[in-house]
Amino acid sequence: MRLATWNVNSIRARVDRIVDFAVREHIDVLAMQEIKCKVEQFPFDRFEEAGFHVEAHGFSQWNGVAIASREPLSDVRTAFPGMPGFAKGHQGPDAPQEARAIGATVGGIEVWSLYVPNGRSLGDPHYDYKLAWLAALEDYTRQSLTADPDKAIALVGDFNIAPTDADNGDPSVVQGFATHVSPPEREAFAALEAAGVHDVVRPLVPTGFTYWDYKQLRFPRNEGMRIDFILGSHAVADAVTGAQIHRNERKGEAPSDHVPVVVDLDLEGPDDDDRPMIF
DNA sequence: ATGCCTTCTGGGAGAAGA
Repeated sequence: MRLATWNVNSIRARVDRIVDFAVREHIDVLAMQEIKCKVEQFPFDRFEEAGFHVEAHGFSQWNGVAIASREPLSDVRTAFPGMPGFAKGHQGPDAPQEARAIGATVGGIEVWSLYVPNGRSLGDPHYDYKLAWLAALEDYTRQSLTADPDKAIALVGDFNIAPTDADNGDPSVVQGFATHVSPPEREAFAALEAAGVHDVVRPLVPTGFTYWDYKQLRFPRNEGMRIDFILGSHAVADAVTGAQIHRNERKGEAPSDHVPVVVDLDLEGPDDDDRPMIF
């Protein structure tokens, strides 16, 4: 299975480019973030014509997530347990949830397409929301893998965190003054990994950014950030045979500001495990 | 110090992005 994640920054603005990529690169499962539309506005027909099933979740012009898959998706959920909400002037446990997560089972893997809150600025209520959102994701991940350590889980998407200094090449993003690089955000990312999911792309693609701001010639100067990840439980990590960051997708007409991140998985089916060994 | 660039809605100018 070839699994990809891509913050598309509006599905309607570049659906041709996105479907073309999925077809050309033989993507089996494509998790998308920032579709920036309501479910009823999603161009389902364009994906279906190309042979994909799609599950989407979106309320408005903000946020929005989706998963396209060659095989049908099951057990679709539009939030993980405990996911906090956020709205202007409305915070706390009963704040309305945003469209930042969609999960489904496909090919024996529980795949989550995640758009972690940006944080906006240090000390902003959105920053606290970001940390709470990540803590809830950590709790869900830990509980899932405590119940079944061999469960195949993939948390993929735009995490809006540059986990190491090398993952930030944007000179305007300065430690101590900016989100994405602050110690609490990096600790939240590390805590997620400690809960049992690990970056399965990094070992195969040790360097490279996944996002470049539209402003200030960030792409030509290669002043980007690595903030889009595929985190897999050990059952997923053990199946990885390849990984790519498709930097070329930042080029050309009307690109997203993020590029796709891809892994190849060689998943053993239950038939393989149960097959008696005959010598 | 500010805007830089892009998307969205609504039919302006503003919010949001990271």
